Amino acid sequence: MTRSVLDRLEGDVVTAAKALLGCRLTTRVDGHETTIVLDEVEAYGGSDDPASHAYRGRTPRNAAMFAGAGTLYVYRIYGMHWCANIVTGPPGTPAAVLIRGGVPITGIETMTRRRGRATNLADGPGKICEALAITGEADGTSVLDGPLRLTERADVGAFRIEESPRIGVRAGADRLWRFTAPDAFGSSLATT
DNA sequence: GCAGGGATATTCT
DNA sequence: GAATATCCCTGCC
Repeated sequence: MTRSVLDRLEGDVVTAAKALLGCRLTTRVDGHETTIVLDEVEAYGGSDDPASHAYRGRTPRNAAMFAGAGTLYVYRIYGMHWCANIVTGPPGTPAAVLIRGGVPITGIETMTRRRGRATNLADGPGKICEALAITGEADGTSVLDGPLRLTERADVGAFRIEESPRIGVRAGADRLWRFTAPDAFGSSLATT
């Protein structure tokens, strides 16, 4: 038995965010399976992180962030797009990793149809949700046995991780909590 | 190739 | 009323 995916999420959110790079995210909706390999994520904390939705405490929207490691947090942004996060840490201590980018590996035709285009299928948080058919219905479900599954990639080796400021964030911009794996999963699998 | 703008839920002032 | 963890199309260099 290999290390549980859940083990990656139980520590601090920055460690968890880095550990999620290279993992696979899979949905199966209407009989269509779609999978991406994560290559861009961002960490968000709780009451100590002014950029986090949980900074000012619990609201109806961010309730899933308090539900403990392995919970999926999906919210609507700018009134039109969905963003998916994977909650880390123990229940009651809000923290989550925003899924910002991935490389499509299965179900590419399905993603192309859902996205209405053949390029840039999953290189942004809103795009991922559209490509994988993730909506608010999945908010609060488990990434272990819910509609969206998080699994490790068996053949992933060592790869470089770059750190940079989080995108679109003003408060807390000094934290380099955006993590990318620019050269690990690209070329042969990425569509250009 | 880059700048600007529109759509508009949720939260905060 | 304003800001935001976004995306895509348009128009001009």
